[in-house]
Amino acid sequence: MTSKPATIDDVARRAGVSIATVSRALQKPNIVSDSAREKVFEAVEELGYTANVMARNLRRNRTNMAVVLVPNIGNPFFSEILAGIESAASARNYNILIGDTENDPAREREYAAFVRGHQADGLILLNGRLPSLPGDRRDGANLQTSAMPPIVVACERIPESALPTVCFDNTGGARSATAYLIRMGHRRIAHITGPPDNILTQDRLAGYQAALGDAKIPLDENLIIEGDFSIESGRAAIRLLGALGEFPTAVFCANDEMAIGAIAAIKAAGKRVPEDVSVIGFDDIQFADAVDPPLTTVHQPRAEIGQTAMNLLLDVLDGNPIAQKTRVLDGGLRKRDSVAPPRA
Amino acid sequence: MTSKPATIDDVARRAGVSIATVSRALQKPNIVSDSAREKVFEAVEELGYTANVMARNLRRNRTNMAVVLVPNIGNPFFSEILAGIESAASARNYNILIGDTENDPAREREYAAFVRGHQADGLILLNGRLPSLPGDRRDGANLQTSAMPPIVVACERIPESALPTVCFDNTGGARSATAYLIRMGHRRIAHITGPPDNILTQDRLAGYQAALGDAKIPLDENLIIEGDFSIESGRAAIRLLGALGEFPTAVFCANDEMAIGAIAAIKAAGKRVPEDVSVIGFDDIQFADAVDPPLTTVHQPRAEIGQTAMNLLLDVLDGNPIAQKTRVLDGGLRKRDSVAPPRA
DNA sequence: ATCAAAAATGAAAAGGTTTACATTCCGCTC
DNA sequence: GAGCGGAATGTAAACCTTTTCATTTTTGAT
Repeated sequence: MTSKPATIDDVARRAGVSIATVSRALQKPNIVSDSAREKVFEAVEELGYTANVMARNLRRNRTNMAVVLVPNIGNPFFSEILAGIESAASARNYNILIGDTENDPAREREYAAFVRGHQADGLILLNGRLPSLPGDRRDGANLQTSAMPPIVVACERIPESALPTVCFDNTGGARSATAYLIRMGHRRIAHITGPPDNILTQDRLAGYQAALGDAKIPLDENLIIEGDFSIESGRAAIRLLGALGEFPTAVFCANDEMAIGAIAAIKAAGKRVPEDVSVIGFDDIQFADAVDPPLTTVHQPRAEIGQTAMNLLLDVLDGNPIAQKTRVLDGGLRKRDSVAPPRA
Repeated sequence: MTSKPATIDDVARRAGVSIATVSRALQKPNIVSDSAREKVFEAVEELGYTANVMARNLRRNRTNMAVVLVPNIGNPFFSEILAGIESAASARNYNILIGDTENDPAREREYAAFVRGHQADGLILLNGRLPSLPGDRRDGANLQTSAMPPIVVACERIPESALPTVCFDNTGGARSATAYLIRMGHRRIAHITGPPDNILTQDRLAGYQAALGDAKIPLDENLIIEGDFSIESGRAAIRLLGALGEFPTAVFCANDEMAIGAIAAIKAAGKRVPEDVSVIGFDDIQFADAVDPPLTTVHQPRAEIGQTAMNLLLDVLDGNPIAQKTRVLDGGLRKRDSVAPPRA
């Protein structure tokens, strides 16, 4: 007994008014007479009418939907950013489509096509890579041109582009984390990095190096180990460090997962955290507080990053003037129990 | 210099064919002559044409999009399920819209309106609560009726409904986890539950009780503590247990987060895991392996759950006959290092 | 060369809204 | 009571596809 859903025509007929009046009664109730409004609402109620959003979008050429490209939903780091985006979007009557790209360019293109195909009004990039839109002519320099939809970049910055960006002060965070270790008396401080081509990796590494420079500690290349942001790579890095000979007295990891892996490996090697080696992470994910010992880490205001990004995008979409194209937020060091002075 | 995007008319004009031919060339390239196809593709390329999906959807009355309602994206447990859903959807040319409801019925309704308003073809529920669709007439019994869109429930089951469901054998999993503790020699086994109105909580509690019954161990109500699936509630439960007097020798937690919290609290109380008290979790989230000690837990085939659910939904949407409306998957116990025999 | 069948194409309708523009209605003022 | 202005309403176009149905072209057999 599945009947076709009611259309605006049905409502108009039932209410004894024109479809224009129905549309107006629903969109801007105040510009319609009381009696008409009442009749329309009644008919809507009786028929269980819901406007066909596809038709509306087609006519309005706006979807109230934004795509968010996230490299990996499974990464707890992104969830809170997404939540922030969500709340800002919801507050301004927008919906978000989360595209989990798994760093697969094909996936990215697929989702980007959403905005190209008018299924979404704008794009928020959490991955720092600009998807190449199909059928899009771009010659390096002029990105946000003709066919390009409104785009906002969050979390990462895309060095060559002029896109609106909100990001965390990664270099500053890394610098103060490393400086903290130095203040505690450490000199042999290892750094486990993310993937080398990642801009976050580069910024955090730069911060680490800057702090060492500030303290006139010579850089020891052997203490910089490449990871990939995974727990396992944190483990592996520590094992590698162990195999190389002397352990450092402290390790600064480019994210919390690697720090957690590192702690596990340090314990497995029979040493204690923080008595034998201090560990510091980056991001302050949910589990940072739950590991043993609770992880000292650089806190990122993730919800705020998400909100700021979404509001930026909405401002662009609404044609509001945007004050500053790039906003840099910063957080602070969350001191817990994974850092201590080195042993005498 | 932002010009309007090219439409199918532009392509048709440029290619010197009718819009019908353009449409066909793009949809079903093989029913069009080679020459026409070539001309069309060329024109598309030159104009950078992308079909307006809103218009297409309106005409086809299908969006190739499904909404997934998840109670909390931040919960790492759901990420893998989402990934499974995503991969199955992607394989069959569908996209998913992830609706983070935060257990807020208003949010749920908002997202459900998507399918009501024809912005999505179907709905996957990860939260086990049926959103009330606006303007929807339902009288308890007959849920999936007239206006109801295709819905599939994953992870949880909704007892009163006849909706297609794929879920994990929660009772069985809890039972075998508890039985394992009993086999190890434990008799005083505490259980930290989830929120009492949650169906998962109920099923897992039932499994716990069944295992005790199997072993003829009398149920001790004092050993059943209510949690809410959060790390903190796991901590609190252990503190409560401690305050109550005797510690159990083992704790079965209704999820991994609470188990992680429990381990932290047990350590904080000066006892060791597993030597003094064994802990077992549920879900096998990513971090289960990274905590100290690595957590023994009930593994759920999350990706598979997601895939199965999505394929079920797609079968319904395609009108394929579906063999069995409800599928129960099961996993196994992941034995790590948080369980040991009780001390003599 | 003729014809039938098959293949390719085009014209036009349909899909459900919003909205520009035209019209009607109502209450005023003079 | 004519004229006017503003509010309320209706008509019809526009949004851009896909797809039905009719028409034309091609193919292949005779």
